[in-house]
Amino acid sequence: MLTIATWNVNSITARLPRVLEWLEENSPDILLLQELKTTEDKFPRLEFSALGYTAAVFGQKAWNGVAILSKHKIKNIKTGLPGDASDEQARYIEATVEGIRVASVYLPNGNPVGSEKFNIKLKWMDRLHNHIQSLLKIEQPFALGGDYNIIPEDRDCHDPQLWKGDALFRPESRQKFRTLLNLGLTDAFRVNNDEAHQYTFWGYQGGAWQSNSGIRIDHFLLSPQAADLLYDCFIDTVPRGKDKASDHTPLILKLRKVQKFAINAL
DNA sequence: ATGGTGGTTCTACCA
Repeated sequence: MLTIATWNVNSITARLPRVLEWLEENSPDILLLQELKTTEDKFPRLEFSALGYTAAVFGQKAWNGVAILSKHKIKNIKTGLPGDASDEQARYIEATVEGIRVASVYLPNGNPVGSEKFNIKLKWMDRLHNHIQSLLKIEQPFALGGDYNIIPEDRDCHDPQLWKGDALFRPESRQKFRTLLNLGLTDAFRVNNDEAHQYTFWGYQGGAWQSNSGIRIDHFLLSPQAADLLYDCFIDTVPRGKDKASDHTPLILKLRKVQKFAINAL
């Protein structure tokens, strides 16, 4: 079994003790991180290597930042989403581990709706769509995990009326997310879980965690070849209840191992 | 209730 987790940590500097204790308790093969809010040279590599993890990091001062932590060798690292040379935001990193192409994705938030930020979100989704189209041509297993800043359906939030004007919930955003899935990707969490109100994010404001007013915006999207390896995908809500918690909690994916003869194809 | 909370950085911006 290969365990891959994704977690928007809202500053790896502020969250380091929480992330280290979670790795010690859960020991995933791979952890995809978003919102590092720091540069590559300030990323705490030593602390992670003490637990057996190496890191591929795409950082940025103060905002964004994504990384791939792995117990296994990280190969063929690519940073940045293709399609816009002027985009300097650190929101995408991709690599191969144990025969699986994995990516850590931090999709733009897009609020407020009607601003340039909303257009940037939609354009970023178009670029992700194009990139996934090219990834699919390889016909190999890939798992793209991260904070997509998309609430896919009404059942993925506490109160649709409260979210209807938000960039995470707008029809334009959700339509583009569905269009991604319609390329042939699988929302891993929904394969074995049809329940409403399954959340990965609860804001810091207004006691959202205490009243379970959350949203499901962190996702694993799987290629057909990866979906065939799916064993389980579930949310670990424990970290959100701790002191000094991130506003997101980890989403965990378990895949059966890729057969050895197929491993070098990527 | 046009607030609320938290992170980065230092004055607003972002989520």
